[in-house]
Amino acid sequence: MQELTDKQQQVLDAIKEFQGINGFPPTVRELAEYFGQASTAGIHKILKALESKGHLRKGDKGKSRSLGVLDDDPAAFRARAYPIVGHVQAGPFQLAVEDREGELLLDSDWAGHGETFLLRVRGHSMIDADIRDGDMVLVEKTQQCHNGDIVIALLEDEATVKRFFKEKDRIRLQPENPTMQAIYVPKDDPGFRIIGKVKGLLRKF
Amino acid sequence: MQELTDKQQQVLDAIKEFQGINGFPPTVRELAEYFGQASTAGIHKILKALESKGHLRKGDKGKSRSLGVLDDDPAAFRARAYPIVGHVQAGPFQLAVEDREGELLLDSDWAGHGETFLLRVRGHSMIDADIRDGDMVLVEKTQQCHNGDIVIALLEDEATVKRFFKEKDRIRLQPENPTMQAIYVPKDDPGFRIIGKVKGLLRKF
DNA sequence: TACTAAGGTGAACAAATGTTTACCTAAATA
DNA sequence: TATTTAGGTAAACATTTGTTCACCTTAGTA
Repeated sequence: MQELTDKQQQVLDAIKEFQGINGFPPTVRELAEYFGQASTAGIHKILKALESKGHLRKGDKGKSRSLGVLDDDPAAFRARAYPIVGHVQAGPFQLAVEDREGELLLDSDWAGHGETFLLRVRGHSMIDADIRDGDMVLVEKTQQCHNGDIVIALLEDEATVKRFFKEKDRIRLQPENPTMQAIYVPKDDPGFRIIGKVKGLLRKF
Repeated sequence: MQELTDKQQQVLDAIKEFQGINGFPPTVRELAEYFGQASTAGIHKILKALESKGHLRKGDKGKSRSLGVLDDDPAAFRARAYPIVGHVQAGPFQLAVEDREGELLLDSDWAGHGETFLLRVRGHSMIDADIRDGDMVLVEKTQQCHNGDIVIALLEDEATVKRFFKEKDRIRLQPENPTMQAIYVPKDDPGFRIIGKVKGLLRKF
C-alpha cells in the first residue's frame, strides 16, 4: 500500500465511515458534499488516485454507488465480542454460567485487544468515581496495577471493585464513597488476588 | 417480524447474499435480472412488502442502491458503526468535519437500531447524573421526550446536555450540578430544538 | 362465482449518478 | 524559474436507477 496524501486519507476514512454507518458506500456527490466541495471532479481525481494506489475498488464504469475500500483492516474485524461475565459485589466471584449475561459487541480499538471482559457493578462503593450500580465496567485481565488504578480484586472468593493503593506492608482497597471504609489487606494474604484493571464503563439510561 | 411468502424470502436472501459479496446492496434491476424478470415493477412490489413487514429498509425516495436488510440474526450484522459527531457544550453545534472524531463499533442490540450517534461531553453540568467531562453519550435522534429525560438540546445553535422538564408555558433544562442554574426556554422559541435523547454512556479510564 | 393478494409485463418519466473536459490555483520540486 | 502534482470549479452529457401506472394471470378465499 502506497503512501497517501492527507486529503486522500480523509476521503478514504470518510468512505469507510459512511459504509460502516449505512451498509453501502457514498456516491461521488455525497463525498463532495461531505467535504463542502461544489464539484465532483475533484473527488474523482482523489478516487482515481486511491484506486491506482490500491486502497479502493471502483465499481464497473458507470455503475452507481459501488465503491469498495480495499484496506485490510475492515471495520467488521474490529468488532469483537466481550463477555459480560457476571457482577462485582454480588457474592462469590465465580464465572458461573448463571451469572453470565451474554456478550456485547464492541469496537476493539476502543475496548482493547487483550483479554478483556465486562462486569456489571452492584452497589455504590464507587459512586464518587461516577460508577453507578448497574453500570458495566470493562476489565482488562491483569495482575499488574498502579496506585490509583480502579481494580477488580478477589478477597476470600469475594469480588470487589475498588481503587488500589500499595502501602508499606499492605494493600489498601479504597471505596469511592465517603460512607464506606477502606479495606486493608496484608501483602502476602493468600486469599487476595487482583483480577484486572477497570479500563472503561458502559451505561444505559 | 411477519411471515414472508416464498418469493419474498428468496428476494430477501438474494439481497443479503449480494450485500455480503459486494459490500453494497443490489439495485432493483439487478434483482430483476437475477430472478430472470423483465420488469422492475414486480421487484418493487416485493420490496414494498418486505419493507412493510419490517425486514428491509429502503433508502430515501429515489436514492440509488440503498436497500438495507433489517434481520438481526448474525452477530456480524449486530455490530454497527455509530459516528462520534462532535461535542456538546463545545460551542456551535454543527456536524462539521473537523469536530468529527470518527466512529465506534457497538452492538446494535445494546446501542439501538434507530438513528443514533455519539457525542463527547464537555463540562460538568451533569456531574450529579454521573456524566463526566470527556464521557461519550449515546444519543437517539428524536424530538419526543418526557420529563426527566436527559436530552441534547439546541439553543441558538448551541448544543447542551440537560435534564428536560416541561412546565406550564416553558421548558426547563436542568443541569445536574448544584452550582449551575436551570435554563428556561419559552415553548415556542424558534431557536430551541431537541436533537435527541441520551440513552447511554461510554467512558474510558 | 366474485374478489383479493401476489407477482409479473411493458413502458415512460424524473432524478440520481458517473464521467469527462477545460480551466484555475497553490505548493513542491527540478 | 519552469514544471509537475494535487486538488478544486463549472458545466455538460450519458447512463443508471428508482418509481409509477395500467394491465395481466394465477391461486386462494369468502
